[in-house]
Amino acid sequence: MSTTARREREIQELRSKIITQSWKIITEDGWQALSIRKIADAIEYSAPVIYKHFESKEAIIEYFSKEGFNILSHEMSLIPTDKIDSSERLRDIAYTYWRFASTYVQHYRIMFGLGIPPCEAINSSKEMQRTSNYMYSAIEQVLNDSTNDIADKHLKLKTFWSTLHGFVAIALLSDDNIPSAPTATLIDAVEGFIFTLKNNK
Amino acid sequence: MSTTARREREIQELRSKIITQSWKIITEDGWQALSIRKIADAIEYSAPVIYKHFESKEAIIEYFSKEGFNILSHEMSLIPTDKIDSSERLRDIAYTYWRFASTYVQHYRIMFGLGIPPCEAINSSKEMQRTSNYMYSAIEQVLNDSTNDIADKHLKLKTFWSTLHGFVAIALLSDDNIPSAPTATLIDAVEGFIFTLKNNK
DNA sequence: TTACTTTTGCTAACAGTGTTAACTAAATGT
DNA sequence: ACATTTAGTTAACACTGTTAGCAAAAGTAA
Repeated sequence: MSTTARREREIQELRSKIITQSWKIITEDGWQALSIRKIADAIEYSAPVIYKHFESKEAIIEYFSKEGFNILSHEMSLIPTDKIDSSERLRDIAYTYWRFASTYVQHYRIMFGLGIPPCEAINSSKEMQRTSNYMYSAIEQVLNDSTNDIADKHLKLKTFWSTLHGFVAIALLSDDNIPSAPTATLIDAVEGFIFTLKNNK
Repeated sequence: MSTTARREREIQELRSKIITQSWKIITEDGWQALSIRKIADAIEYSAPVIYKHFESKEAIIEYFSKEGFNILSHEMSLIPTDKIDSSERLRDIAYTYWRFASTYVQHYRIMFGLGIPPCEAINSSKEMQRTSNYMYSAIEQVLNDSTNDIADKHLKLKTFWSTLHGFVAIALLSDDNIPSAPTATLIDAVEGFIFTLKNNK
């Protein structure tokens, strides 16, 4: 009876061992160095056992992509929803986004396919959706608090996200080590976005 | 005497055969399908001959990256420098950028490492520099024509580029087929950039 | 305890990858 | 005609993701 429970525990332990060792390889030598055989070496098993826990190598990459979106949406969830005015909150979201990217560079690359073949599935995953929702509702709130009621919220979300991603992607193009504090250019762009969101058509 | 000239011509012909066949593979089956042996098959030679023309597989990828920047800067060079006012020109550059990305999706991915390990060398290549210069001088012109003289031009360039790239990168995340006409959100962002460039500090 | 069944994890293999060393055959130079 | 350079080949190395087949261990039933 309890042997099956122990077995289940062992399976989970091996799974998390695969995850931690995979991540170790990625952070130490880059995602290109990640191979099934290297993972197998690290967990002290032969290569095929990995396929009992992950369908393919891409599934392991996808795991980290989802993990990244979970971390990002979690960090966004920590931003207080009340007390401060709505545009202040949107600002916080933008800087949280940047800070996340600078802290979890490797995750960010995987999430947005920067130098990596992106996992197809992630685009409509619930993990990404959650992150998207935080940004959407913050934009919605700013619009509600302003006199602007004709702006297409989804288009505004896309603009917001594109702007943030652009700064991160360009920064990551030349260096893995980007400053955790939002750069002057990013602040400028964010302020511009908020301004037109509140005042423009 | 003329045999060496003929030889030289044959070498160049084989080189361009490698390039065209490589590109055929990339456009037909994606860059992941590109392999030395497949190129060798297509040019009807054995694999090692390719190394007489390109140092490595990455060098072939890099060739297309440079080609992309050459095309982009060429398209930018076609935008008239006079007759229209300076902000109109900057607008044109932005839309030319977008149009290039939508027309040469495969090139763009290679140039900016979208889903592809980017070639290290490209970052400071003269091909990229030329493109950068077109954008820089257009920004400079707008600033000269305005009352704004304290703006850091290099930071403004980075903001401009980051914004454009953000829209392209997000669009390419979900689909290879992006509209050649600039989207409403891009136009909005470009107008916002030009506005703050002319008026803001 | 014995006999049977399931699970676990292994080795070996397939079909590829980039790249290089060694060799042959053809073209060129003297 | 002979020596030398060059062109292009095959074979190999050290990898890659993934799968089939097998042996040993563990769990179950009589």
